[in-house]
Amino acid sequence: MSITSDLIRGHTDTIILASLINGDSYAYRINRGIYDATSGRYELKEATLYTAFKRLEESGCICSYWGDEETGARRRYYSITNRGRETYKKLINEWSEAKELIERLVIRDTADNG
Amino acid sequence: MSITSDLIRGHTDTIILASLINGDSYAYRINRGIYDATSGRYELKEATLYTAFKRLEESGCICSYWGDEETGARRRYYSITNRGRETYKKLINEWSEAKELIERLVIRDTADNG
DNA sequence: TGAAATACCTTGACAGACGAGGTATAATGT
DNA sequence: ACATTATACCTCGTCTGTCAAGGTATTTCA
Repeated sequence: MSITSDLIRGHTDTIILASLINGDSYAYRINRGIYDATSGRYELKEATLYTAFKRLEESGCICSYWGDEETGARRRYYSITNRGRETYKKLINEWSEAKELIERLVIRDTADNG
Repeated sequence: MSITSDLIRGHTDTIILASLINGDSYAYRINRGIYDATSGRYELKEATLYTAFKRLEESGCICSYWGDEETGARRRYYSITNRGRETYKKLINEWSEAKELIERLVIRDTADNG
């Protein structure tokens, strides 16, 4: 893990919702997906992961059910709700704006910048 | 203020250091600069602002001195140190990487994403 | 005279991230 | 046979950054 978590902070929910947009999945697998998508450069800590799912379920963005695997460890599957999809869109827009603002703020080489 | 602070969280120090790269300034003016640079869409809360300056000074990234204004409110000026400049470069690189990773993670529309 | 702007600061609370610990099952290696 | 690793879930307590709310003091302007 090379990236400071504070930089990703605030995006955890968005990342999880993004993972669920294309279908139900379970926490452990989603985190593996994050790991893979970033070529191993980022993944959520387990404590962060499960508290995020709890938070998202409490706010009605996702709902969960136990998988019916006959073998292997039990899995709690999550499904994104309509509210979750709306929240996702909102979060994406916020990220888009935040990205521009940060870009503008962290690289300022004009003479008059306060 | 339309942007959730959590999205900017972790960038506060970078933003402040960026402001000081081009010359000494004081907290209130720097925050005004942030406000202007974002067309009023973002600014730091005062508590956040002064805590950040304290943190940066304690870590040796900036140092401070009182201005010699004969009139008006007293001003504490800040100057970026060599360590501060190095830290800034490091933070910029981290932001660059984080930006790519987040982009990759929040927009995932492939079939297999965990 | 009194409000607003400038400019500084602290305290306490809150939320998210995470280290450290726990449970249980299955697969793999020796 | 036995140990280790991987899968998969979870909680508790701590830490850190943000912020609401409060404060001080000066200057400007109506």
